Amino acid sequence: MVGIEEVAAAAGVSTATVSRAIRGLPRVSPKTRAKILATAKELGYVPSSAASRLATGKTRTIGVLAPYVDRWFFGKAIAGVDQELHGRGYNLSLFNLGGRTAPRERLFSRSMVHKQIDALLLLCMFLHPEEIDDLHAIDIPLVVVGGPVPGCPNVGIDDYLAARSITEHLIDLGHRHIALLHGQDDSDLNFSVPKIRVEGFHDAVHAAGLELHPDASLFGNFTVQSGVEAMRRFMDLPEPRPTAVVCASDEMALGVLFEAARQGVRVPQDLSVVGIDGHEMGECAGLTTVWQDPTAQARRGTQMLMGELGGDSGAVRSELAEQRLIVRETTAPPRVA
Amino acid sequence: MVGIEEVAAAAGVSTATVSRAIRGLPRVSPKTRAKILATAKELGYVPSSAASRLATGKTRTIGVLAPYVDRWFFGKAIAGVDQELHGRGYNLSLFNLGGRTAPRERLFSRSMVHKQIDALLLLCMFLHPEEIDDLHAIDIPLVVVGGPVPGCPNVGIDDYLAARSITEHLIDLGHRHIALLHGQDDSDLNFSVPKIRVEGFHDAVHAAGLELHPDASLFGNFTVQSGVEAMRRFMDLPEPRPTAVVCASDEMALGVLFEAARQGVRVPQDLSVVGIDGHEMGECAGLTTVWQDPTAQARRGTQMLMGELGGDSGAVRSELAEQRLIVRETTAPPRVA
DNA sequence: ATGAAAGCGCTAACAG
DNA sequence: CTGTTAGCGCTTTCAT
Repeated sequence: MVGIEEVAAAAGVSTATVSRAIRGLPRVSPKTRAKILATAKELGYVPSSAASRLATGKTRTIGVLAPYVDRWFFGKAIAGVDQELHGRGYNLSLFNLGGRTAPRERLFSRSMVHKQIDALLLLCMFLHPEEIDDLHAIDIPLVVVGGPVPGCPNVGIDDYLAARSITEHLIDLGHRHIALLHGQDDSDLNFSVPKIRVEGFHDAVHAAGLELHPDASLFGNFTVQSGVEAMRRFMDLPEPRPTAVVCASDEMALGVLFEAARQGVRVPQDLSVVGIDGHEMGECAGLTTVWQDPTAQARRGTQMLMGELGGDSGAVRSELAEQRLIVRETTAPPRVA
Repeated sequence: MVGIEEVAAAAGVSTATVSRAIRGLPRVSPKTRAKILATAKELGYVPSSAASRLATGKTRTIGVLAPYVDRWFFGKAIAGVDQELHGRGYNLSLFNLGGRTAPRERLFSRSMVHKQIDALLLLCMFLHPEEIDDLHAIDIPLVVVGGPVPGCPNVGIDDYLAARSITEHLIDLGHRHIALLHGQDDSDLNFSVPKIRVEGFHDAVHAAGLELHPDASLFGNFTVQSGVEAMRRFMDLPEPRPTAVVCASDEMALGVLFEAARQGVRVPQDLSVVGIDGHEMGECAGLTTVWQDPTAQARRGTQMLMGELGGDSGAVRSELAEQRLIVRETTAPPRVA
């Protein structure tokens, strides 16, 4: 394993100069730099990141804490972080909570995260107050992408507005009896996003002077499968059934769509269905939704972190992300009774 | 930032003893160990991973190289690696190629990967021969999960068998005119999996004495959207059209299903559709497929790497993963003409 | 069972 | 522009 010393010797300079040359710092004559770079390449020299970390105190690694990696929002977001990081020579360290709940012994706030990363990007999840404190105590730049976490700057859409506008779209179409497929996560992770979306829905309904049928409330856990199951329960409701259902996520809406097809319920003639998220598959299914771009959000969050690390304190701040109502083929006026 | 020295001082022992105690090494009296652990916790001591890495040469980090993170197979696999890693105190460093092709200046084989990780898990992707050489030159345990990479041990399903058996299922049902939706990736990443699946299809067709209609060959890039587009082209084919279509992935099959519904083509009465993968959404859609479990595969691969790092040389070896034909609702005998 | 001390490989003043 | 020289914080013989 060739080290900086050997390069220095071979190039006939000191290790300090090699260090400067390799890292592109000033105070090295073009000529010397060229020579050093050449010998370094020749010798196949690669700096030891461990040594460099120890000496500088910087890890050039940013951590991403996510509850899941195999779900739409999170996968897209992680991709965004990565896009922003590579090229800047930063590494991405992934900490997945895997929906774990009890057994997450606050580990991430101590050994996991501590001293291993320069900054942390949290993908929307609920944290206990103590956990938030831990995070702040670590004193590294922190930003959350996706859902609001009390006391932390975040970039994401206005979930209340999203839910409200998609519901109003239905109301404008003439729907008066609307069901809601809540997205309550399995775990007690207790995202705040689901709750906020439900509020937007409720407010839209009430503002329109409509009432909420008690049994027009279905529950899912954000997965497609739970959408399928919810649709089955929907079909068990006594007639007259709601003429539309707003789903707290596109994934659940897709499940509803699949089961509707299986049961012979025509969409949108018999039932209007809407989601929230802008999942690619929703586009293929013609799903009306409120679109958002998790990748862009994560990139933005990452840029803020990089800015902060670059000395621009104040670079990290809450910011609203782009969202847009997209009307496609799953919504139509209700059939006249 | 409290270091080992302060803990040693506070506990009235040497740093060497603290080091042993903290890491659970022998040669420390239970009593001293207890005391050290106590003061360490009290002081909020967290070892500097950088210093430890430098001293030991081990990073306790394994790298995952993936072409995408926001696609089904990859997301599932990354989750699997993570599950296996945490708890063992290992970190996961994600290197995403983001479908990049030319601009991937072999970077990953040098600075990126080098000296930053103890082992590498490759998620099925094509690599140029030189890149493979680079990888091996680094001399750290390596395993690929998903698709065969020449010269590297891998865990994954038998893609040839998968494609062949799903095709034979159709033939057994009585189909004689079968279309294939190839999965050719956009990039020139040139996965080998697509090719292998195509071979399985071809062989099954030929073995049954059937002929391949030249225009029964559609192309997609593994995305749902490409499945939608392929289905549109399918509808443009002159009659009589194939009575079944085998898709190289469930995601494309789903796209076909969506578009079929839109065009009023009934599945499976008018057209049988099959995929490969076992995507959850396929289950919801009733898609007949060959199921596989990327998470389990990645866990297995990770276990091998850990074994190798644990001194069990030979722990990493090629291994076939579980797969299973699952017949659901998208396949049926062809309509009698 | 415990301590002393020599590194691990690089960076960062400070000189020159 | 370049070299000298302390560390960075932990691990690891080798003594004791």
